[in-house]
Amino acid sequence: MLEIEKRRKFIMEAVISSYIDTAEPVGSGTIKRRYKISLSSASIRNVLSDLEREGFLSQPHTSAGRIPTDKGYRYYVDSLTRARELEEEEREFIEEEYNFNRVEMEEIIEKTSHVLSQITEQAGIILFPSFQSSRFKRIQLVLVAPQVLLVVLVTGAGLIKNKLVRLEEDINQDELDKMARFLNDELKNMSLSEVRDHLRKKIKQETGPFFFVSRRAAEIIRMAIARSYPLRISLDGTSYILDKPEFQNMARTRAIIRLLENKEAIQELFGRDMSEQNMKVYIGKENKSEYLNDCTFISQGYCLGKKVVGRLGVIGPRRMKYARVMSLVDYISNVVSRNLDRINH
Amino acid sequence: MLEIEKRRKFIMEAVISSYIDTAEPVGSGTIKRRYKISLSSASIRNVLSDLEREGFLSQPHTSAGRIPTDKGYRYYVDSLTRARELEEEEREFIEEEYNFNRVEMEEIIEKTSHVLSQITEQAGIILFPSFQSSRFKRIQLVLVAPQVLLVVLVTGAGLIKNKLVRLEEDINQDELDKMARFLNDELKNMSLSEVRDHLRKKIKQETGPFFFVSRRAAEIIRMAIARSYPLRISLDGTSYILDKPEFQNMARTRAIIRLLENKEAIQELFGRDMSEQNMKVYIGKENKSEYLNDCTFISQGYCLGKKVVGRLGVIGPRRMKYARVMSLVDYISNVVSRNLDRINH
DNA sequence: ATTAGCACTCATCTCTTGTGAGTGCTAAAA
DNA sequence: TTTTAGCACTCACAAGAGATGAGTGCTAAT
Repeated sequence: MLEIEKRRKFIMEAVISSYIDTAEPVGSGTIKRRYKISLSSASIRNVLSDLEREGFLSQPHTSAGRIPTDKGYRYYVDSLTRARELEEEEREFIEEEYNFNRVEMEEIIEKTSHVLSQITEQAGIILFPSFQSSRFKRIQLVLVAPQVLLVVLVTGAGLIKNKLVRLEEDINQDELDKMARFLNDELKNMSLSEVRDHLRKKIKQETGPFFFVSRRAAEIIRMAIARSYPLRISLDGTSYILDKPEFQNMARTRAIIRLLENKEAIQELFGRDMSEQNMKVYIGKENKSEYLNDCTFISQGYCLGKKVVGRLGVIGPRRMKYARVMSLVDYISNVVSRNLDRINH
Repeated sequence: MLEIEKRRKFIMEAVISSYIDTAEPVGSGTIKRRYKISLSSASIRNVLSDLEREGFLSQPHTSAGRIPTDKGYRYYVDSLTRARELEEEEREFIEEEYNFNRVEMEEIIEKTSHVLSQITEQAGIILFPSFQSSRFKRIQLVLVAPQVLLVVLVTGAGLIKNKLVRLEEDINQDELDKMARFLNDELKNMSLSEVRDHLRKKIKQETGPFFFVSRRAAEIIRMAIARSYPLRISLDGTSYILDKPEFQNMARTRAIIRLLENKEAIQELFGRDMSEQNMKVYIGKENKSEYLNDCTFISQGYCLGKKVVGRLGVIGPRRMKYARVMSLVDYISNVVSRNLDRINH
């Protein structure tokens, strides 16, 4: 009873790992040969047939071997013991890649999609940090040209965002200083999304002595926040997709590549919720886009300070080395978090 | 004598335009049929045979029709009268796309690669502006956090670039103001590349009273300029490449897509020289990368003020509607220039 | 100078056939 | 009762054989 359960598991894993290696359907003979199992191929066939009936495996056609279904991969992934250690080389490669003079957040992010794709040989994706939930700390308003204002925003995690705002009318630095004082006082410790809501109300209500100043200020900062973070994504290694034998079919592959050119679609894949840091693994039809029905998408959040500010991940064929790729995604997300912290001390 | 020259030209153009339409080798019969020429197919064959001998056409195999060679396309492109007017719709589409609230240069640039690819149905590429040849106008140094300095650089074309610099040691705003005054005086009207050279020297020579201040300042501004413009490129519509019948061969196509993932390689394609605004058309082997041997790359400079600051273009199969695409690239580069000017008044 | 005519080439399509890896089922062996 | 040997069957895929047809170059007649 326990014996038979063990056998099922062994055979299931044999099919998956063989298929991951070769991309060829796996038959009873192959299993016997490659995994020197002490069972006849006929017995293996019985088990395979059971596994197929239960939906873990399927046959491309009657006289072919078995390949794993989404459910099969899901079972495999869920039963993985997470603890796969990275190779020394892998860790070194990653650390080495980040070992440059990092001063800009942008550089770290762009480097990351490259590293993800290089080391996993799949498409690597990272969403730029979103700061909607960061806390407002301080604002500085600098007039850099007659009607051009530079808004410097310092947030809780120590991150600094700056943004040019073009004004309709002249304004002088004194007025700006007043505005800045007002805003620093008013908005202290709000999250940026709260700031936005707050300012929306203020713009309508304000009637006090600061009316004019605060109204202008509110408008300015709203412009700065609102357009400060257009959806930005870094993507690399799309071409790896074309290497895999399962993507020799142009039509489908084209659809995947087209999907990856669409930022909104990519964001959709990651899901709206940025608060979770957990690794997510979407296999085949579990994905949020039907174009990825033949792909697996693995993602994880990365942090700035203690806040999850974005997600990163890889897209590849369902047939991938899950243990390895999952460990890599996890490791890299930690490296990114660490490096982001470093530039914001 | 003149008659025969005319015939050659007619047939040459017939082959090209037919091949551009269908992607199929063009035979004497097809030409007679589609272009209702008052010549027998045998006579057409004679001309075709001449054109092949002279290197304008080639045959995929003995019993096939002719396809244009690079030299053939080159002849065709050179003999194009540039004046192809855009359709009303095309113009409208483009203008409409740029009709959003443009405040950031980034948005305009990213929009452009999208527009290029959408309307030409090919890969659209644009290099972000390079400001090495812009004139230094004014610098502003703002301390935004204990060791974090914001350098705001205003250049001649009215363009403003800002950059965070992290310092090793504390410094106060008074010192920064001194530095800024010094630099504004010292660097007035230099081009940014001159600024860089100048500062390199200064850092070694300076012994005057400003020694300490200017040295620090020079280092800071060099950091700001040097890393201010990492090679940045916007690319869209790579997936269009996969549509074309000539790119059904995975291996080659993959190489092209991989090339397009490499920023340095793309810059190489455009060439180092950013000063020319002229349209450049590279056909097949004329390209600077062998991966583009089967592609045509059309590019043109765009301006900020009167300076050419970057280039944009499209990559597609050699078989493309040259007159149309060339006009579009030209038109879009003007639209970009105009829009960039607008945000810098 | 042009063209009809003809023999020739060669990619591409269709059809056939053979091969082999795989299956499920059954009956014998353990 | 479980396992396995044996066997008939399936079906993708490869190789080979024609047939087709769009194209050619050359030659001799117009």
